[in-house]
Amino acid sequence: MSEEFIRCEVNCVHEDAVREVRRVMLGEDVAASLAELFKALGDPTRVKILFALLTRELCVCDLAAVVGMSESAVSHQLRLLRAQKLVKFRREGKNVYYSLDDSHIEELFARGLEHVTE
Amino acid sequence: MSEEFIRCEVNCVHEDAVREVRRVMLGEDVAASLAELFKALGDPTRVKILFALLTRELCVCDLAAVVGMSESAVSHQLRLLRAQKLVKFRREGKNVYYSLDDSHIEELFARGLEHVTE
DNA sequence: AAAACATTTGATCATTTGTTCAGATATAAT
DNA sequence: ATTATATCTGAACAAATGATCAAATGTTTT
Repeated sequence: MSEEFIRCEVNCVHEDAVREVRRVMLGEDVAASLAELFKALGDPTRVKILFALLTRELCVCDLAAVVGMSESAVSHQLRLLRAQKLVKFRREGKNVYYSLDDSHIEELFARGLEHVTE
Repeated sequence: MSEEFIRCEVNCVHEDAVREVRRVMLGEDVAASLAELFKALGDPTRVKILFALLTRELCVCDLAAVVGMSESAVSHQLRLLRAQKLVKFRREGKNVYYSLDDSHIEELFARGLEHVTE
């Protein structure tokens, strides 16, 4: 064992602390998923899209106008947000309406804004 | 005005909806800051570092052992987290101890995990 | 069926990101 | 002072990202 403590010979690493933290550490997969989620929130365009959808359902064309970006660009971002199950959509005639698919976004934004504006 | 509605001639964009959403939309700078924050949380290594610090203060060497990455790599990431005011540090002898500098991280992780594990 | 419109998609390309490596700093111990 | 240890830094490079453009879908209208 202690394969991982080679680096700092014997007393650089506080073995007890490391062991304790390791015990409660997130699994590799969970950490990856969590990072994926935050990464999806980590772009100004997507932040604006999600924030807009916080107010109301909107079609791609509206979203493009709101965030000031091409429909193509918005569509690409929406695909990513869909993959992360952050938004859902419904088709109505020629338009596709997007809305939030996650009840936590408002809370996440609120906490994020608290941090940013202090 | 209506500079921005050229694209969809007259009735693709729901002008009223767009106007309403535009009114409450985040400023360019706030959206950027918020995105920066989430981007900082959007990497597995950084997620693990922050999660570890949720348990207790740790030195760089410990963190490296916990997340299974070189001290250099961890140090680079810590710099980024420092820039976002997510962690703070204190020097004690040869070691530098890092701890969380944001009370919202726990909440952000909790909400994030709820989304991921459902 | 053809034309018009909203949305999606794939390819491309410049930019950003995250790790590694080698070397610099800073503090402590001899 | 010299050596050892912990941390930081800059350069380099592969990989991921995000916008743009052209073209493909899918839907409605005529």
